[in-house]
Amino acid sequence: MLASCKPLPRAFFNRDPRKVARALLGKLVVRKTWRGVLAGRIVETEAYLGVNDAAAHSAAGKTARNFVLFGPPGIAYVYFIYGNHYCLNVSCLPDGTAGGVLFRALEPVEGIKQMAAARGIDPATDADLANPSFLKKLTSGPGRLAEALGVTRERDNEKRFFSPRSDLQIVDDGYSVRRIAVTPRIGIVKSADEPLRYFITGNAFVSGPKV
DNA sequence: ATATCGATTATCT
DNA sequence: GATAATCGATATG
Repeated sequence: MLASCKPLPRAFFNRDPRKVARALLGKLVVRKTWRGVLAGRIVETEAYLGVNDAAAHSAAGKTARNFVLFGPPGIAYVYFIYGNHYCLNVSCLPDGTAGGVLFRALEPVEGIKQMAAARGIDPATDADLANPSFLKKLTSGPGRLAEALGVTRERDNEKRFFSPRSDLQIVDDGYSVRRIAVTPRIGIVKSADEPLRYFITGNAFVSGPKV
């Protein structure tokens, strides 16, 4: 059923990152592998604006690393950080205008066993696969969700989220979000007081402060 | 529950 | 040569 969901159209991403970050909550990130489908519901995002946002990678202009942010909307921007982790973003706004949204946390929906294996944390028993504290370690945090989905810069940077043939998609399964909270972004020093972090109120898989 | 710290490397100054 | 949109382990209240 997930496999039959159509990805969100490119136009969905062709607007202000704040709008996209908010609208993405409740949607699914879908990864198709030769073993099966991995999917997680987006429960936490952060908006990164263009050249006017000191915390954004695009702040100092286009480089070999961040060029995707300056390109057309709906494209995966993956970067490597702290020598250890990948982080997954989607580009926003039309070609020539920088902007993006960072995926900060997902709620595991499908392919949980495979995601646990990718994270290197094997369940002790099958009961663990439904245990909230076990599930939270899978995709609660930007580095974690990238690892769970097997996302790397080498494989996934520049991938088209909106293409029906892409193995990395964002789809709408009709889930409706009740309430959204907005707070400052996490893990940055510049522009650290701008309220650009969005999450689903009360969701257990949100990373960081839940107020 | 909150705080601090080390890991480890692509990228930019 | 310094930095970084993080994580996991360890220490302390």
